[in-house]
Amino acid sequence: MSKQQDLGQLGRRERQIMDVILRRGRATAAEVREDLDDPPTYSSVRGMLRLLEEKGFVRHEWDGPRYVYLPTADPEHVRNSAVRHLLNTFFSNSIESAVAAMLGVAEKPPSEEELKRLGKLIEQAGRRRTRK
Amino acid sequence: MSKQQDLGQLGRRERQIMDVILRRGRATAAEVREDLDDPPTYSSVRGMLRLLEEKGFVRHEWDGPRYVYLPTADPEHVRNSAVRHLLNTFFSNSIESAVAAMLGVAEKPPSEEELKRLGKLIEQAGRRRTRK
DNA sequence: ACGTCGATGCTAATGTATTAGCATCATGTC
DNA sequence: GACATGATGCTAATACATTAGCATCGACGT
Repeated sequence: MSKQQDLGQLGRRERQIMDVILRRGRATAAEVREDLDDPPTYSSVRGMLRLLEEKGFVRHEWDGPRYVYLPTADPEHVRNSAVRHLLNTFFSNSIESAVAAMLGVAEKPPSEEELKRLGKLIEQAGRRRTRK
Repeated sequence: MSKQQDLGQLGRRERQIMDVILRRGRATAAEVREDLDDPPTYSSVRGMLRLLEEKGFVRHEWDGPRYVYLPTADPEHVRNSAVRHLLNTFFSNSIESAVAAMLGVAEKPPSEEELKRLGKLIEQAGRRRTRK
């Protein structure tokens, strides 16, 4: 349960960079820089990536001539932590409120089909619940 | 829109403190400290609160003999930003995936009634969609 | 073989978050 | 009134994130 991997331990820039890498799954220093607001120099970004690697948050692989950075933690685990944190911080752990908010802010409002699948998700959760 | 209020601009401790205040709605320095992991001294917490106030993230009111701190930003707005960020960072803006993850990690699994209300939320979203 | 381009490795300087210490002031109690 | 308690206001010290600069190395084209 290493606190090692808790994104909450990171500074401002570090977290911004981790966000980019988590979103893209894998990214080069240049790609990371592209996605940053008010980006520092290429050299700085590489510095931070090296630091993040030292701290154990990312690792790198070779992609032809250059490094590609990847998160070390299990993506699903990180994702779940983030979801728990959001639920707890903003919604008193109420899934209902959270879903309502999501439906409200969606950039691309959900398609008809997606809504159907969502309905099924809910149903399934209901069945799992009653079976238990 | 003011980057002033973007939580992403804050350092580690600053964010932790903001999270506490956002979750509780209002909190004294002592209460904030209670909720912090690996908490620094009371004096330090007060220092950060003062700093956060200078930066415009919180304001304070009097509660009898002491300060109570409150977020300055509209809670709903902050919440929506957080939701957008989560959707974008971890779920490629797919509400479906996000809801699935929520149902998976829920501390208190949703009650039957909550599931029903969730279903209605989805339906309503569907109606809004088709009407348009 | 030479020079350019674009990458890495390392190190130094800077800025800012973070922590803590101390003086002060109000309140209630003996 | 003197004193203990518990709050604030301000300031200084420290730690660490953040930034950038420079040397080096390999691939590639001429």
